Amino acid sequence: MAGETRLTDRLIYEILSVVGEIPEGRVPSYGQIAALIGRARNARLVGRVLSRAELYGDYPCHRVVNHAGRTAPGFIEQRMLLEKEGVAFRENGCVDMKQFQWITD
DNA sequence: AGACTGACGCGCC
DNA sequence: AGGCGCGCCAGTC
Repeated sequence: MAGETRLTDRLIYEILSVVGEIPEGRVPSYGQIAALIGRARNARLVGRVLSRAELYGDYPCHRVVNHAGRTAPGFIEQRMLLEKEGVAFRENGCVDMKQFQWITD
């Protein structure tokens, strides 16, 4: 790709690279991924990219939740996929971030 | 150009 | 603990 003039092309590459590194049974938040690519304030952009991630290839985007552990709206199989990896959900329908957050630091 | 939108986050209450 | 408001920022109208 010679002339990616759009900032988002690079964002997409960096975000998906990080997503591809998420270990099984771990759940980073959008904000953590944003921080890992040096854009701590762009959590919303991470969500935007992931909402269309299936267009770019096969990535474990089901492992990404928000800071509260809530799964993505409109992504029904996300919970099932996570539970299949051993991620447990709380009564309120959120992932127990204390226990499964990828980067606890 | 200006306003609205959204798979978000954090401080407050 | 859960809900509300405001700040972010690229994309869309």
